Amino acid sequence: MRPKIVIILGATAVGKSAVGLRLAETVNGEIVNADSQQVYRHMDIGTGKPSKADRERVRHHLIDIVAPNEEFNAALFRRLASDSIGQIHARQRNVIVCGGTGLYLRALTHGLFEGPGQDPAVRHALEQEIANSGLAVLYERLEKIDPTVGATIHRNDRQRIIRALEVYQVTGRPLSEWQKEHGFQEEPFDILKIGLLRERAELYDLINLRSERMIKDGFLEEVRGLVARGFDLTLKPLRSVGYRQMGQVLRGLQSLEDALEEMKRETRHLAKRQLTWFRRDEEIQWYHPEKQQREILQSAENFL
RNA sequence: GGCCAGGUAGCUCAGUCGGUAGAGCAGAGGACUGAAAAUCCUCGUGUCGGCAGUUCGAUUCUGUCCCUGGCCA
Repeated sequence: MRPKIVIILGATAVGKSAVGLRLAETVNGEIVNADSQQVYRHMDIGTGKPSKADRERVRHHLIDIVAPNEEFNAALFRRLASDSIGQIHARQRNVIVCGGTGLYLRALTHGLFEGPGQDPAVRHALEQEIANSGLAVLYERLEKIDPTVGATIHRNDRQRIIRALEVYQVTGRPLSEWQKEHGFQEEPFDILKIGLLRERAELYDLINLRSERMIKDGFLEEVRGLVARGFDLTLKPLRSVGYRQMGQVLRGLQSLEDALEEMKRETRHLAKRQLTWFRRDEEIQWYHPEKQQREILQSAENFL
């Protein structure tokens, strides 16, 4: 029998953690984090990581599992999350997956194609090529070797162009073939998806408030501390929303005030992208995180 | 009170040598298979401050009034 999992998802700052905690306590569960930034150690304030107290109340998984200069990605997440779920299940406890990273959730619930991971050497070579001859040249090559993905990836989407060429270069097979073969067919779990939703204006207010609170709580100091530990501001996780802006302040390129405003704006944009991702998933049951708490608990209990 | 500079999209502003206007930001929508808090795409009609005059035609020129900022009294 496939293990049952309850997924709590939604945009940043909507209130996933609180609902997750509440739910975990009422159904004797443990929380598996599905947030791409909370996996990093020393990144607490800016990622809205659950507090120590909360983590003592309910057992959390996949938080603080890698250093900011270590590689982490959707495939790793999938593997580790699956392991955690297996363990929790074996302990006869319930699994609450909680997070807002759409790709990670999809990787967990439907898998990823079985092709190669990233190849730093190949990537580096492709980056070099872009620097020398421009992105357009690579895009045109991609269109030739793989017209299918060429049609879906925009000519400016550097990241995806590199990835598609990387897969082809490493395996000799176009990305579209790998993807076609996979097609998100896997469904290893029995899943209840609970989406948390607020009115846009309400969400944006919460984002603004939370951004201000992060600054008051010492977000800038946190980033300064990361740098002091030797983590460069150009590291992947330090280029994420908030950390990027704090980095600008530390470099003396922006005032804290401007950085805060930019951080609010970028967080709103992030929330919007998350909503776009989740919106088309018909399996999600949407609830207001506060006004419909009872319904959420009810739904989860019925499912479990 | 006088002089000067402005009043154009939610905000900051550009522009029209007279033929009713456009950028950035905000905002909205979308894509997403090992960087995903990343990366990328699409979307701009608003009494061009009010009124009057000149003109075939005024947001553009003229007059006047109102508002904002600065300087001088």
